[in-house]
Amino acid sequence: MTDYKELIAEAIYDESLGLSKDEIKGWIEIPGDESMGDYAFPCFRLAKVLRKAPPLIAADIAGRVSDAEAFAKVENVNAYVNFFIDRAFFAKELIKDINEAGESYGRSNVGQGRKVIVEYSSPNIAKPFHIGHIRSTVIGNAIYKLYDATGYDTFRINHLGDYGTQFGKMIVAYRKWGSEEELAKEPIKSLLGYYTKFHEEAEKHPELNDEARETFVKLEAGEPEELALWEKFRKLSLEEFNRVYGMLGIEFDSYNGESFYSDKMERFVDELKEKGLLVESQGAQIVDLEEYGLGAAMIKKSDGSTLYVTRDIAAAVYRKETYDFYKCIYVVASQQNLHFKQWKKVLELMGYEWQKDCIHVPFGLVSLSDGDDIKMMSTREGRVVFLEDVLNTAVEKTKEIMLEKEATGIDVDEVAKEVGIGAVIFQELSNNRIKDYVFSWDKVLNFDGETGPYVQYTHARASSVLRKAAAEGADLSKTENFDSKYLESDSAYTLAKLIYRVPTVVIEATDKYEPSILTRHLVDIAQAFNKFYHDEHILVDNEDEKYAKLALVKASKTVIANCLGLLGIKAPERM
RNA sequence: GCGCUCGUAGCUCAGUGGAUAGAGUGUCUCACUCCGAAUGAGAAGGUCGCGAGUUCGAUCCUCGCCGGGCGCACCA
Repeated sequence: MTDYKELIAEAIYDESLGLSKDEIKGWIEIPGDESMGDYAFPCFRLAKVLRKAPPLIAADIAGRVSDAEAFAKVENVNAYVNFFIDRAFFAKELIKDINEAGESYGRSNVGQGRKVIVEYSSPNIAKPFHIGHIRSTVIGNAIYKLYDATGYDTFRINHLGDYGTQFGKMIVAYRKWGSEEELAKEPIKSLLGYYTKFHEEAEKHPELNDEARETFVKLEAGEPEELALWEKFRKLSLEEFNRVYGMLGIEFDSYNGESFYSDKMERFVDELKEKGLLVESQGAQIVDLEEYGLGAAMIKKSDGSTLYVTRDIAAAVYRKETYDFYKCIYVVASQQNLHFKQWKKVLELMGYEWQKDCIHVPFGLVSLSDGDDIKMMSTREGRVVFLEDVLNTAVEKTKEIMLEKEATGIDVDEVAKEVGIGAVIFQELSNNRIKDYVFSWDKVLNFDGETGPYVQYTHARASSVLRKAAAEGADLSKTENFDSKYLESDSAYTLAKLIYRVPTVVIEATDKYEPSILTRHLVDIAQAFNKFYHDEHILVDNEDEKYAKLALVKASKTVIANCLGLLGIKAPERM
């Protein structure tokens, strides 16, 4: 495929400018208005160096490239050079590329040979998996897929919250008020109930807290009874989480959570001491980060137990030593910005230069509307929406719509899952991840407009045209070699251009840890396809025209499916 | 109080140091004898929170305000 920016940069490049070709490429714009061409170069920037008026520079550049076969027209307007691509030439090259690449169109190998760790989801065990957890889970999964698609060697970690005094409380509560049958039936609900009851009782009987602390000490020391209970809680919790992960189509390479690092921290406490970073403050051990405006990072509590920062230091070093990562990405809520800044600063002070390769990818808060107020979710106060309920409701709603439309010849249950769950995932990946949002049933169950079902519908529609063509006896292998002069219309060309940009968009989304960039682009593609579909009849009598258009339909279908795949969403043939 | 972050159409959100700031949704219209109407087209809707500064040019960068969210040591 022709690299248009390269062609343009070559025409403009001149040693006397004192600019590299890459710098020139960076200045090439894609005009919002198509009447201004496909690419544009603003000449204001060269005016100073060349000491020449921008319009004159533009005229000069325009004169130099007008003969390239890739461009139909090059002109200068208001100090811009506008480049118009030859549409037939472009469509031919592009569709040939997609036919050859197939499922791998959009993928690249820019990251080859580099290890990238993505830590995401990371729920606390024995607590329900609610709508707030969807963010880390779904965004993290998309980021993993993006890194995988750009050729990196990836490793997915679910850093479970499976350690801390809370488990001392849980064990005490279970022994006092729990039952095995209850636990087996509804593990998380029961455990949460015990935990809540513990807090209520502990207000009246503070000695329960001491008992919990002692129990946790036993657990840490590896006492068999306590350890067995903890393992049971962990196992049951994970089974419930896996049910949700299964619905979402999400897997991990490691479930090593906080407990995994419980015996790997002392070494760093010593190291901090040796390096003179640790100071005592109010009975606790801290690293003073006041001079960096980061307050104090607490390493050990006054009772000698460790904290979040301590465990994250141990985890980071363990991962660096075990995997020698190029990047270690933490998909964790923006509420923890300060924690990550402190943690990185401590690693830096310890002399671990690779801390710069540890990236916190933050995302905004999900809250709930509580009457007139908007509040954070709170499991204990019962203000919570379970993710599994959201997924199931979305699937049911989809099924209703499908039955209304009297879908025949389709596995309704299977497709309803793909569409309903796809809708929830898509919604989550639509906005910039940093934005806060208020959960709303109306919004998550809306399937019109810029939604997952809209994109899936577009895919199903493309599939349908291809099916129909085949049923009418068309030989689809003729879409491999077609006359692209039939793809010069505005709607066909707009669609082709969007498809052409997919590999670039995938890389951009990866580099910025921002799946929504791809989601948005995918909506643009779907819109362009639907416009093309409306504007033009595809299955026309003229065979040459028909196969050219079918080639574009097939390419669109491939690309839409590939992009959905990168977001973790299925692309049904019918819906 | 300090730090981080967000503020763009009624609502939900894109957007870029450059040409006339865009979608979706909602409202009002139009289009299924025609390849899937979960669709497409049109109308209407804007002081890009406010004020300075840098620049040939700022919605975008800098500073100061205003408003919302989050965080600020024994939770994670």
